[in-house]
Amino acid sequence: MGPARQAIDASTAAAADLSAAQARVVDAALDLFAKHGVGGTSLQMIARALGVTKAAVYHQFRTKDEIVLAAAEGELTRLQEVLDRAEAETTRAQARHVLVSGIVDLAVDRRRTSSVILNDPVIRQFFADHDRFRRVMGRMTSLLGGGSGLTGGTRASDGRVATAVFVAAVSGAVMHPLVAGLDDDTMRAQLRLMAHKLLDVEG
Amino acid sequence: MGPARQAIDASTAAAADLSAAQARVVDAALDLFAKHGVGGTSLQMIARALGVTKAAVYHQFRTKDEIVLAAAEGELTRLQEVLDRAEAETTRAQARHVLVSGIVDLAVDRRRTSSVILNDPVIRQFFADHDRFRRVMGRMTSLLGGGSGLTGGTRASDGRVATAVFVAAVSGAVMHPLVAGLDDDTMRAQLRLMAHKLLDVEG
DNA sequence: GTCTATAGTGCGATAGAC
DNA sequence: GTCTATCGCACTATAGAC
Repeated sequence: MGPARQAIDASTAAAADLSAAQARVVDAALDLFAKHGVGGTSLQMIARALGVTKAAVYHQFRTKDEIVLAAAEGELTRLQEVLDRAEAETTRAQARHVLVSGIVDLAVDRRRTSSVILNDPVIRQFFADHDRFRRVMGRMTSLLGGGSGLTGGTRASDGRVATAVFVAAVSGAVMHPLVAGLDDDTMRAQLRLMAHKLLDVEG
Repeated sequence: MGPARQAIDASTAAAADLSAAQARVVDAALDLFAKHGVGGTSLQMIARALGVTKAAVYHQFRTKDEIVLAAAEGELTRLQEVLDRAEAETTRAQARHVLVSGIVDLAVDRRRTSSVILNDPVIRQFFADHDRFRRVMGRMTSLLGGGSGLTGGTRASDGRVATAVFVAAVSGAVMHPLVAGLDDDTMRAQLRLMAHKLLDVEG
């Protein structure tokens, strides 16, 4: 295994308390989820991508659902870490800046996985019943929502809409075929500009 | 079959030259695609949703891929119709207004299908090789992109980024769990406001 | 930690009767 | 246009050897 692969494994493992072998499985699964969707990815495909048999994969996770769960939780943990850093800031403006640029960086770094994971209907269903996911979204909403400038209104739903639009725009845009050829730096700059226009925040 | 179901069938049939029976299949398939993804939806699930057997579905479409194709083309046709209306306007500003509000209306009307279809990896792969899809995206980009105000820059990539962000934001936000409870009128208003901020267009 | 082998199930797709 | 019945295959998951 090369150093690049080790780095990915370490990041994936750290994000969800996984062994190196488990992280390798999740890593391969994420790539396949992005290409074929969660429902269109089989355990056999994951095993083949790793060059092992299905039984070897089953030794790391008891079911396919557990792999999906681990993959989703890893991405969720990355989001949580960004939120932790943002909430540690002293002013609300600084917190927003850290949150927005952190999310943009996350989406660009993990173009091929983060966005697809967040948009897959299977994962959405997964998250809908998970308190941890709702808590993360709640923290994002309360940081991005209040006085975000998106709506100019005062209803409680405004913040949720602003957050939903921002998350959808960032996670959807990085994967869009129209911008598939753009380099990471350009992508980051454009998304920060977008966030600024959308939220009146310096991303 | 009730009148509401007939109306949906008529809309689906008109969008892609389908018989009423074929439209019913596509209609059921779209619902299931939204819930389980394209890869996670089987012919048996579609047949069960319609209350018939697999063989009856196979009488309408020769393969599962043809159902996916028909579903995708239906949504693409709806986009094309909006573009046709927009390009018929006399001024560029009016054309943009018609395009933006048309897309917002489309996304809200078909919350449960349009957005998922556009974001499913299987459909993306499908579209990547389809000239018709690229042409539609090209027309959108040339209307939304030039001097859109998103970037303020002059590079050729700017328009594509603006278009990608706008499409991703609209199609992603309508399905987002954070705004699942919002009524259609509020959703439309918020998305128009978002488009205005993002593109400097009166949506 | 990985393998072979195998179970049970559901899949896409086809043939032919009504 | 719908049915029953079926083929061949890929799937999830398990058992047990190395």
